Amino acid sequence: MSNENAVLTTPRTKPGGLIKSAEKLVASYPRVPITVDCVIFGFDENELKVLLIRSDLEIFKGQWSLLGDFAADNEELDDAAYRVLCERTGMTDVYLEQVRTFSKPGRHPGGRVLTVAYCSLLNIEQHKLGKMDNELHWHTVKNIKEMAFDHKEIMDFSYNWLQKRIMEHPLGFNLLPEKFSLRELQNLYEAILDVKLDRRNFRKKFFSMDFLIDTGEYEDDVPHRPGRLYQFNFEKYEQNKRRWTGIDF
Amino acid sequence: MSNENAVLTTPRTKPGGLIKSAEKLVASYPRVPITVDCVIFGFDENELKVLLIRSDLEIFKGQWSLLGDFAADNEELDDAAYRVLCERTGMTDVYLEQVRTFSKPGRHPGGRVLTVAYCSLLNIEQHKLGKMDNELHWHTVKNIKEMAFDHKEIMDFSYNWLQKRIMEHPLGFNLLPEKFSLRELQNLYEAILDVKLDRRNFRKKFFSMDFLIDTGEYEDDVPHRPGRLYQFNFEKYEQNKRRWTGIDF
DNA sequence: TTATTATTGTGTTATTTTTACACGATTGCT
DNA sequence: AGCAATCGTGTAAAAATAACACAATAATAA
Repeated sequence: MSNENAVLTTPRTKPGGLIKSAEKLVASYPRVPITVDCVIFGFDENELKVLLIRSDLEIFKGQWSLLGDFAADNEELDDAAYRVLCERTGMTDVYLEQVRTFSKPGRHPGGRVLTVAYCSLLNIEQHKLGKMDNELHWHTVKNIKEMAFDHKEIMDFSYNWLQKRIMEHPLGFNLLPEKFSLRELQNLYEAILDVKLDRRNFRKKFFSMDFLIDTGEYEDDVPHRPGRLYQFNFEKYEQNKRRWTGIDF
Repeated sequence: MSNENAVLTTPRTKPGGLIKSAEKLVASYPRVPITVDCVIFGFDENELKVLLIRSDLEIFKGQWSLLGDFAADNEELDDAAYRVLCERTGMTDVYLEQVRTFSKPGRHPGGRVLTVAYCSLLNIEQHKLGKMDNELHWHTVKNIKEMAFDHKEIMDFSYNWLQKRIMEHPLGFNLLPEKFSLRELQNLYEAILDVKLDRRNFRKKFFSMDFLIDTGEYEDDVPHRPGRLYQFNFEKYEQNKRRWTGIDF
């Protein structure tokens, strides 16, 4: 199976010639509207939540959509996503990571629009919904049935991404208060991964990693014996994180 | 730390009003040129290679760049990447996956251009360079020092992505001929992961997964005792792939 | 104050997985 | 015939994971 018959269907330069003006080249490219969409996760009442806004398009009336905006002129997409996040949640210092670009033609009723999806994890307690934000609402991820645009697909992809990511990177702590009990941490993992975990083994696992700082403090708002509160030691993690995990598929 | 003072800086609709025309909305968005860039990996002489082309921009004279093209009107990006791949390699049925979008302002000398990076893995034997393709060349990944645009950054990111991905998904087989010896497979993993592996444990590992089909055939072009040839059982893999791998970071 | 309820905190054993390690068999080459 | 290179194989020690139960503590209700 060789490629004897292969043909370059778009030779882009005359043989030997070099393109002098990069500007002219770029000017000849088609242009596309770009948006960013943030999948903002929170954790409350032992459920994984996502922050959605009521769609402002007539065609999607009554449906919910991710928080997004178009990318401004010359704006890096990471910055655009962060901007959306700050504008909508009033929070800064929030975890944010690019997940994937979605480009299916027809994904936007107004014509071709590319969107770059970002995942964000924040502590839902710190995000008091503004009084004026009655268009914003935290939804339980597993209950969401339909959304505007292709946002359900983006959500599903992002949730999947989160499940994988949380097993190999300590993202989850961003969903909890700075100080948390091990029960809260376990609830978080169980909710995201949708599994039941053995409590003793879970504790053993996290203690043996040795990235938890014992604050010496205890929960004080629970109707039973309070648990110890811990913090995650991000600095230590950065210095000691695993390098090689075996082949396994 | 509440957000009492948070302000929505870009209220996008008049309160209560719904946008009737999605087209008009989209028409108001800034537009950006989009390209796709393919990081095409191959494996030869026990080294991981990448297919590069001499840059056709005067400003990058003598430098190498990834294979890319702009996204045509209304073209899905996956299709655009696949198109680039087919045009440049003359091959079809090639493994291709989106990796990341790069948007740093200034990444292209001709002005703002977004690019979506794709990784592709193919069997280098099947890609005989066309006679006219003296602008194309397979480079050893670890020897590459600089590239045109931000392509070195894209390469590094993609190589990193590959190292992680190959440990949890059977991509690697796309780099080998359909039938391969275990030595070849091990060389591949060693080259990509840049580690030395124990031969007996490596074999045990792969046999215990039970996704290799023994063809009953043997190598016939080696100057020593020939090894058995195997194929990867993709169907069986798809049915049996792992679900849960423990928390580990 | 006492009993009840809910959850915390803790250790051991069995099982599985991973690692480390060496030698006789086979083929091509000279 | 002998050399060089690699193939193919098994076992034992070490590490990681999984399964499993009970006493201690605090809040609440009687």
